[in-house]
Amino acid sequence: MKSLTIGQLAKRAEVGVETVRFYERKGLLEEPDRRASGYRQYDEGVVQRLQFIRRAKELGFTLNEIKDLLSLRLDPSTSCADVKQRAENKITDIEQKIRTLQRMKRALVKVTKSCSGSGPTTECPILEAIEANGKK
Amino acid sequence: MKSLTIGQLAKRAEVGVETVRFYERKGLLEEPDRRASGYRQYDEGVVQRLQFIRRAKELGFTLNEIKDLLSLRLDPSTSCADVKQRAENKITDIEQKIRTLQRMKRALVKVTKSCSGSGPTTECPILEAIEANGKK
DNA sequence: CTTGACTCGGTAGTATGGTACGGAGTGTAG
DNA sequence: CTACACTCCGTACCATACTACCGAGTCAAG
Repeated sequence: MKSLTIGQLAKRAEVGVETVRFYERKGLLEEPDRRASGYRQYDEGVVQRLQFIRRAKELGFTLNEIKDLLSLRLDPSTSCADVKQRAENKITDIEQKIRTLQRMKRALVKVTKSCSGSGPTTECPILEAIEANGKK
Repeated sequence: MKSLTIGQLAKRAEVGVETVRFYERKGLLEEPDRRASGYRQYDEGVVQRLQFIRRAKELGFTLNEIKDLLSLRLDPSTSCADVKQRAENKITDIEQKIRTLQRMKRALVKVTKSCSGSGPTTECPILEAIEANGKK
C-alpha cells in the first residue's frame, strides 16, 4: 500500500481534508496524481511534507514563507546559507514582536497599578490614563 | 466653530476618513448628527474618543475589546474593578503571547546554530531539523 | 446491489483591521 | 458660475489561515 486518499493523508498528518486542498491551492503541496475517477492519490512522502509545514508554522513561519522554504529545499542553486538567513530574519521578527508586547505589558501594568479597583468607571484611573496618555 | 466634517475629524485624530466610517459601522463611534445634505458633523469630543481608541490599540486591545471599554465607561452599573479585570486579562494574554514567541525563538536559535551556513540545501541541518523535529 | 462514507470542485464565510473604488451629490474659493 | 475638493453609500478587496457548504460522483463493505 503506497497510495493514500486525501482523507487518509489528512488523518496521518493530523490536519483536515480541507486544509490539504487549501495547501494545494496555495502551492505548498504540488498537485498529486489522480485516479481515473479524479480522486487525488498521495504517497507517504507527502505526510512528511505536511509535518514539515506544521513544524515550520510552530516556528513562526507563515505559509508563504514555508512555501519558499519548501522550494529552496529543491533548488540546487540555493545554499544552506539562504535558509539560515531566513531563519535569522525570522528570529529578528520574533524579537521585534516580543519587544512590542513587552512594551504593551509594561504600559498596562503601569495603568493597572494606578487603580484601586473600587469606585465607578467615571473615575477609573485606567480609562483616564488611556485618554490622557501618549502625549509624546 | 464646534462642528467638524469627517475629513477634519480624521485629520485631527490622524486616522483615515474610511477608518472613521469603519469604526462607526463597528459600533466604536456612535452615529453622528447630519447636515441637511447628509454630511456627518462631529464635535471635538470625538477626537478624544478616536485617540482613546488609538491608545487602547497600542495597549493591545482589539477593536471589540475597545468597544466594550467604551461602553463600560458610560455604564454606571459597572465599576472600575471591571475595567481593571479587563486590563489584567489583557496582561495575561500578552504574557502568553510572549511565552509562545520565546519558545519559537529558542527553537529557531537552536536549529540555526546547527548550521554552518555552507553547503547545499539538500544537506541543510535547519531543514532537516524541521523535518525531524517535534517527535513528542 | 444498496447503502453510507468518501471525494470532487467551486464558492462563501470566519475573524482582524482596515483600504480602495465608483458614481453621484455637495460645499466653497476665486 | 465654474472648478475642484470633499462627502455620500455600498461593495469589494488586502493579508492570514482556514472551515463550511453544496450537489454530484465514487468507492467499498455487506
